[in-house]
Amino acid sequence: MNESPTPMPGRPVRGSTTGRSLMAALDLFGRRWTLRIIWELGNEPLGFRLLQRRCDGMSSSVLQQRLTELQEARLAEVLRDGNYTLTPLGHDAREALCPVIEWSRRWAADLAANDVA
Amino acid sequence: MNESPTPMPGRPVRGSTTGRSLMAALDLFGRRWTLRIIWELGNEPLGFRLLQRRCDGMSSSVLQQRLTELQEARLAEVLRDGNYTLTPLGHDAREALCPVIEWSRRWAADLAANDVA
DNA sequence: AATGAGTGCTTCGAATTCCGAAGCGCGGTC
DNA sequence: GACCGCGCTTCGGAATTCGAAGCACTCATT
Repeated sequence: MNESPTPMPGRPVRGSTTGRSLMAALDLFGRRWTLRIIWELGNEPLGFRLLQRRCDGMSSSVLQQRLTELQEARLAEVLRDGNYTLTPLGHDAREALCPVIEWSRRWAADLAANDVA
Repeated sequence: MNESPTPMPGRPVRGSTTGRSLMAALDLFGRRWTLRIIWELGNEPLGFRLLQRRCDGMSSSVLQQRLTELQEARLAEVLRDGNYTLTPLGHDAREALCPVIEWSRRWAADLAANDVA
């Protein structure tokens, strides 16, 4: 029942009264599972339960919350067949995430090289 | 007391037993304030309290937690003068975040154009 | 029509995470 | 000494997340 509002540019955001779009984005993406959901939905449209499985069985209540947020933020939408998918804006967001993916590879490589554990 | 382990490639991560580097990155970045801290530290090295102010006065306990995680993940380190800064790897991560920043601008523009509220 | 399986989604108590005010010990500086 | 700001910790309460259970619905199959 207690849901903090969906972060949106132009309105105050958790941790920032300015509502700058960057801060709104960082708040939105900084919620657990949000990045993962965008990533999984970017691969293909998915139904609720299948999406949940792709996200390693994340809790359905939070998934529902995140999907609502993503729809409000115009990143996701429901297809006529009932599946969830990314809007064009959502796909842009996912592509903006690609450098992060590439970085994570370098990250793994660096840690493997410099670490002992 | 109860701290979930710092996400690292190669070890099991919250919500994924594979330890794939991407999932580790998504878990790390999907924690509140983490993205923001990387962003603020990328601008310039900062001391603890100043960094806290830059992050809209986020709670010191969580800031301490995040800084520890970022250090363990080799994204951040402490300078000899005591300030926090990003490692080269951390700077790479921040640059990987730049497209997200650009995207957030398009996001704001799109919402302003298509929305009424 | 009945059964069963799968779906999207909700509920709710418990576990985890986050918050924030307060305070500690420390090094400077007046 | 008496400040002051620093990095950092503590801890009780608030907010978020979890996950098992269940509801209403659709679609086959029988």
